[in-house]
Amino acid sequence: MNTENIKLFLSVVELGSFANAAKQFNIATSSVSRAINALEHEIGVQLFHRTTRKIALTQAGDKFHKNILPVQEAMDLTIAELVEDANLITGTLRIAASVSFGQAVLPKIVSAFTAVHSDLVIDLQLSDRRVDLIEEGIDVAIRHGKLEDSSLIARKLRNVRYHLVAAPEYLERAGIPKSISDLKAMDLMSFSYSSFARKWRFRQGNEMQEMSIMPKFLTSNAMMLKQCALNAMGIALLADWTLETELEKGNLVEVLPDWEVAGEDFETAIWIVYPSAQFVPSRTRAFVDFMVT
Amino acid sequence: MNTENIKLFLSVVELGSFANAAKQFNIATSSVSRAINALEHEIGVQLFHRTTRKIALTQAGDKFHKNILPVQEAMDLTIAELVEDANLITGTLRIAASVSFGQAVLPKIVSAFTAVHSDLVIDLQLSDRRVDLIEEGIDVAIRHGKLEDSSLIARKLRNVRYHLVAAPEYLERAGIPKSISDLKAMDLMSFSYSSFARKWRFRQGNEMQEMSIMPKFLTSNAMMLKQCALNAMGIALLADWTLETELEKGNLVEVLPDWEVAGEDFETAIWIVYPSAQFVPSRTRAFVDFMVT
DNA sequence: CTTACTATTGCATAATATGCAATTATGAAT
DNA sequence: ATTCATAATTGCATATTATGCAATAGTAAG
Repeated sequence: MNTENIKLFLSVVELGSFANAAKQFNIATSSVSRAINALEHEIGVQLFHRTTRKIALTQAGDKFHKNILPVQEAMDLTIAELVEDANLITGTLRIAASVSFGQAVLPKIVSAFTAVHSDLVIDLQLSDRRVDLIEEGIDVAIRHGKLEDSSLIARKLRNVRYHLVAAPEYLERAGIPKSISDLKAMDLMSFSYSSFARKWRFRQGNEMQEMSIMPKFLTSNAMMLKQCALNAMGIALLADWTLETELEKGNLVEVLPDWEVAGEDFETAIWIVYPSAQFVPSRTRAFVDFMVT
Repeated sequence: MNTENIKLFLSVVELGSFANAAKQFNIATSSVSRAINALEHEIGVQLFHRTTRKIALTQAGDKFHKNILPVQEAMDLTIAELVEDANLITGTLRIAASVSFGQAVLPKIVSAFTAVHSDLVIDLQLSDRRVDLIEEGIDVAIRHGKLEDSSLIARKLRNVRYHLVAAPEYLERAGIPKSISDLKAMDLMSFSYSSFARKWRFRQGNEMQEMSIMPKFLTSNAMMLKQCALNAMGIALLADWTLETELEKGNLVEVLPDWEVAGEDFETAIWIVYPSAQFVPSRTRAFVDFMVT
């Protein structure tokens, strides 16, 4: 069953002849004739009486017309609404992000974004596990570090640098490390992710060093890590975006500032990723564009 | 837009995978994949998130599903109702017949027919003009005499013989004609149709005679003609089906009973005709069958 | 009675759909 | 981690369907 045929049928009824309907649809009259014939055979009911000069609805055709017209209109309307919806920035934008990033960075961004798109509902899912966008119906996710291969489309938001930091109070107590090896004796805190938990890398110009670490404290949550550093528990490896105000205020102090430090890879970044699709919802596109700029 | 594609979409949603939907429809999975793709391109909206292993409705797809499901069901229902209707003997059966035949013969038949088919409404149009079945939406018509070529399908109900009859009172007054030529001097009454109005034909075995007549009274209505004969106005040419009881009761007497008489043609009959169509409504078929038997 | 128009149909060609097999990807099981 | 079974996609060859044109037949109006 073809809705084109039904539309053709409705047009024939409205215009009173196959020829007029053919003109309206810019097709040959023979196509109209065959379309109506096909319709009649599909449903097994004669819809028109015909002579070579005129047509007239049968009783069944008349009833069919009366009944199918609102249904066809409903179908058109449903599709039109859907298309309109797709081109509007409405509905619910589901964002997934790490707990830390969400708490630290997203509030400002999200509120600025919703101010522009008032019809949009934001559903922000904060979790430090790696979520499956497709399974959980997430539109966009913020990802850190290196991306695994996947069917997702990723755009880089910014590069990330890591720093070793500690509270002044701790450094007073434990001493300021002068070299990488000095760290061994100190209280180290890091992310529990495998790329951060057992080994750190250092770089100064062309010089590289690796150091196996025995952390005193591990967590998947950056804010937790920072809080521990602030509480003078030890030296923490933290991303730049978690630190800005704390370094300015002097609540935290950078340790070994001459060395770049990283977990596994120095080339880490924050990414915004979304499912690959032929038609990306406009809310997703809008949010991605907003984040990138 | 194809309702098959929509049904496939609904099946995919219900069964959770392209493969299952393909099984349900007994087609290749690739066809399902392409059908959904076609649907998405037609409406310009992504309906499913997909991986090679699983699919999930997008927000738009979910909304589409919610909205289109009742519409699709309504469409199926509309068509199912139509088909059911077509196979039921319901609706209105529009019958066209001559005034005389309708009055004299149809009442018994129609009441017997409606007794069997209680859901059927009968609309009996009595008219002595030749009606256009298609234009006037008539299901079946009763036709007399010779049929013209047309797109109608005709089935013979019975042969018709014509008789010359008069009231005994008239014959007492005017005398009983012994030969065809005797008629010339008498008061003749006939149908106003061209085949009856100017010439009558007579047959006895292999012998044939024609006679030009100058009727005293012409009408298109057989009952009228009979009434005039009963009123002893003269000799009338009447079809057998109008006469049965009158001859038995002796209200009318046959004139020249040894001769067969006709207007233009001896091979006349009563026909039931209906529009030619690939699908004859069952009410029409039922009535035609009823009339023939 | 002619004319112009309408629906239908045959036919050649264009467009589309379909299944199969190969490919790619992924979730689950080992 | 690695393997395995399975789902979706895609290329390709083939089958099916749709389309316009031209021819046909039939009808209503002038």
